[in-house]
Amino acid sequence: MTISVMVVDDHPIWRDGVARDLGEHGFDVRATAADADAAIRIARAVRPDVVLMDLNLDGSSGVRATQSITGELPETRVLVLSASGEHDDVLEAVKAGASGYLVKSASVTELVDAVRRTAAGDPVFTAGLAGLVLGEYRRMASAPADDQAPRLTERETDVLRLVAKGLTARQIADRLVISHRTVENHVQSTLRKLQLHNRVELARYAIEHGLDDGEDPDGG
Amino acid sequence: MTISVMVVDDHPIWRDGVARDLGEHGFDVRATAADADAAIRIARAVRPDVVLMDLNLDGSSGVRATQSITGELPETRVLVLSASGEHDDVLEAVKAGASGYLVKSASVTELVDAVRRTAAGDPVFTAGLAGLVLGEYRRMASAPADDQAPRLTERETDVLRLVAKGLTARQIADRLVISHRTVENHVQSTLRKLQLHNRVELARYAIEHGLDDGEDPDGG
DNA sequence: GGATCGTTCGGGGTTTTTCCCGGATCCGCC
DNA sequence: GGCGGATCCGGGAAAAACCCCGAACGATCC
Repeated sequence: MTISVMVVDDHPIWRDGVARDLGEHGFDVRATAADADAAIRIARAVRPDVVLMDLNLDGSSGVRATQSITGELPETRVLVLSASGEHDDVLEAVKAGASGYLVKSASVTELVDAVRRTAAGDPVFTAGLAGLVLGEYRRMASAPADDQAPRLTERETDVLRLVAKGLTARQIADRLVISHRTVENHVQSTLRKLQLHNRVELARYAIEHGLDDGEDPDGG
Repeated sequence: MTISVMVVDDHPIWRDGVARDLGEHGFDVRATAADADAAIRIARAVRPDVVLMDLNLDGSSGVRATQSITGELPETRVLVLSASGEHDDVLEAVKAGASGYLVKSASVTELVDAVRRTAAGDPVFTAGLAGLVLGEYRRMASAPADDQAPRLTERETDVLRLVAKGLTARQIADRLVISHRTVENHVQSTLRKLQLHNRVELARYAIEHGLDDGEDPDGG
């Protein structure tokens, strides 16, 4: 019995090339799609055994499409293709229900083999990724739920923003029209809440959490 | 007269698909290569009219290969293919002597047309890129050379990296096995060179210039 | 050999930050 | 009315950061 496949990729050359390769190796390429919405719609109608999903469709909507398809069609397995090395997206795809992962640098032989194994329900992962997924799982299991940010008051946030820009307590006091001792108190309580130790760590925290304005320290 | 083409890409599926597409459209695909060294060597022997060069070979060696080939073989034109949006690499490729640029999301028709025009000596640039190159040229012409980062010594860079992680002078001194006064001196000279005023600004500078290790301030 | 530069160490000073307090007002909530 | 939280102001003290200075050593270049 032939395996039905759907190819999703926004690069026409790649898409058609893969479709032809698979066709020549005995697969039934029922459909192709160039974007996430088309992929979801067509998959719903065609119900292929395997969806070959490119991860970097415009945006990272490949993940979204994977989620929709695996959610709606439990019989359909999604084999994710990626330009390799994009760890975050790949992990997202796995969470979204992808049955396997293959780098785009794979050969035709590897591709054909991977599609066969995916159709058979065999999870396909390149060497590096298995360890990556395991590591991520371990990380999640060990760190239960501490990632919720402590709540800063409005004033503390004001001060933090300015600290992250490199202003001293006196400069911040001038801007906010308060005493520099008050600024220092806000800094102190913020340090306690965030369990940090100095202004540099505060600045890093602000930058990583999008609290900074992204301006250059110098006059520009 | 047929146009001879060489295809350089580290993805076998893509490479062979493109080769086949071009072959079916009347081009003479003389050779393919998967990495920069092979590309240079084979191009030297084959002397194709057009080289289809993938920009993201391992590393950014696509630029290097482009430079070698255009330098050695003035008759051979290099048409660069890229996953799109990688402005820096594309500009590098243009500087390296590429005759044109095409995004990988192009259709087969566009590819065929682009190769024909490249062989005819007609520069091929997608809409966005022409403006990009012009803008870059204008920027270089107007701003002679003031945007170059001041040079920090190796030790200053070491200290900067650790400052950006939120360590105090004493902590840095312990790590580098020097006196904390020496650390403070390095901080001072770095502040002067970069025209900054305190450690928070140093941290921002380090982060924006990729000098930090991207670790969380807290224990994690 | 002399000049320059990077790296190291330190003196001596001011400013800022870090940390612990107490006290005040305002505002919402039980 | 009381209670807690947010905001504000301050004292005091230790640590750290900031700023300028000289000095020594080794390496490199002319």
